[in-house]
Amino acid sequence: MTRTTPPVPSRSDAVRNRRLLLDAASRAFAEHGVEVSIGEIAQWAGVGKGTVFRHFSSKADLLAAIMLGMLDELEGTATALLEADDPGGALRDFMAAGVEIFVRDRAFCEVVGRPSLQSEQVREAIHRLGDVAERLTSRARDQGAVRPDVTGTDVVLLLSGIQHTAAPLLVTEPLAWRRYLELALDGITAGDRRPLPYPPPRRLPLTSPDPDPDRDR
Amino acid sequence: MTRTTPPVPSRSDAVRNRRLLLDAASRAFAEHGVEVSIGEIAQWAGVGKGTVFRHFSSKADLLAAIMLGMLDELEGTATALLEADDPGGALRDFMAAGVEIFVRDRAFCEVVGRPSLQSEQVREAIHRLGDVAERLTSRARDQGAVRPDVTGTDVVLLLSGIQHTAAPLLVTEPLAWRRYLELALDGITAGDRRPLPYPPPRRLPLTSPDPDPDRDR
DNA sequence: CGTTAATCGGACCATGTGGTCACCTTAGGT
DNA sequence: ACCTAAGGTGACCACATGGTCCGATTAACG
Repeated sequence: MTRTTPPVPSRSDAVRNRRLLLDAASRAFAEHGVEVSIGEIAQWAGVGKGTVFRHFSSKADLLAAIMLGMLDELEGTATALLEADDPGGALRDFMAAGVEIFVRDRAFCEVVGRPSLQSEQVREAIHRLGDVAERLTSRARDQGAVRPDVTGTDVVLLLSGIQHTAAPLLVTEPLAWRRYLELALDGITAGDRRPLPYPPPRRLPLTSPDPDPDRDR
Repeated sequence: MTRTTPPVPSRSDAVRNRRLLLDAASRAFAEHGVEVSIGEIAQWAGVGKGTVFRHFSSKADLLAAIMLGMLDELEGTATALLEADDPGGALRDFMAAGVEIFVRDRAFCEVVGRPSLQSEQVREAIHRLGDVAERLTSRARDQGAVRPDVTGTDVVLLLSGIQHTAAPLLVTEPLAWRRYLELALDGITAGDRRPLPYPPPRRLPLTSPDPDPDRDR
């Protein structure tokens, strides 16, 4: 049974350290992925290792806090775009925002791509994001900007796919993802094409998705 | 200085164990990714841990041996497809074969996606694969099956992207990748579209590509 | 057979990790 | 100024992993 994470503290030094920790961890996870050690994060933040565990009950907990923040932010962007005049453009903007987060944050890619790293809350956040994406997509579909057999689930899945397509070029061409975003957009644009095979599930299989391939280790 | 890997042995038991080891490692890497421990692989193969290091000087070496095998096989398929009558179909077949390998093998995805895991030989093999893909693509382009601004590099990169798009569905819909392969194909098919932004490098940046984000740990 | 060199295997080592804890420091109310 | 509880910390623990090594085993040849 994992101890639960303490609430946001009140003492000034604690508040400050929590902030430092969150910032350091964000950068560390973004740059090096989920594998960075707690020790390094503590060092980056300029605090002792023990302090990390005073603020977050486990490494997974710290990671979840940060991932939740990013997911919520993206959901906010998506929700705002629901009000846009041009549904096609809104969908494109959402996808651009999404891919950009993936590109910027290595841990984000890893967490989204491996359910065993997702806390319940993270799963719920991804699910909510999927719902908004669905509405965004359906608007674009109704307007005729997107082919009829493409769903919001497709769109969300494509985010990760696009980033991984461009990943090997990250160092030499940090903006190459735009090229592949365009390619994907050309793929989902309406036109006379054979319908896609293998219809995707209505929603991401996120609630209890995986006989995780790591469990038996 | 790493000790170099011994040549294929001659004694019957050694040959057998080497085979057993290669098989076990293939399956282990495919299913669990590069993180499986040598100990587990040895157990799966039914040999002692020491035996692993007698046959392969390091874990990286064992991994490289297996990855090389897969890359060579894919290159063979691609080369054979160069002779096909229908260039467009050949390209599609190549992509299908490629994505299928990615889908089947977790370690393959990881190695291709993280240059720090690639040995010199693996990098060369990937490079050779890129060359064949380039020729495959250029044939399809000349025939008008593929838009003029798509290169072989794009095609290779898309392989990984497609697999990652479908990854979250692997358990529920193991064949979902076909849907996203089709989507990608629709994206690279000729048609009147604005040219893609951010032209890709002529070749994959594989020779010495990355200030690897793990090196400073 | 008997010899011998190749092979096997598991105890062993160095290293790195997440997480704990008992002790010291300090913020902040009085 | 003082008291106290919240907060900070780094030595410490348990555990896992890649890799080494040397005594025991065995294939293969004469």
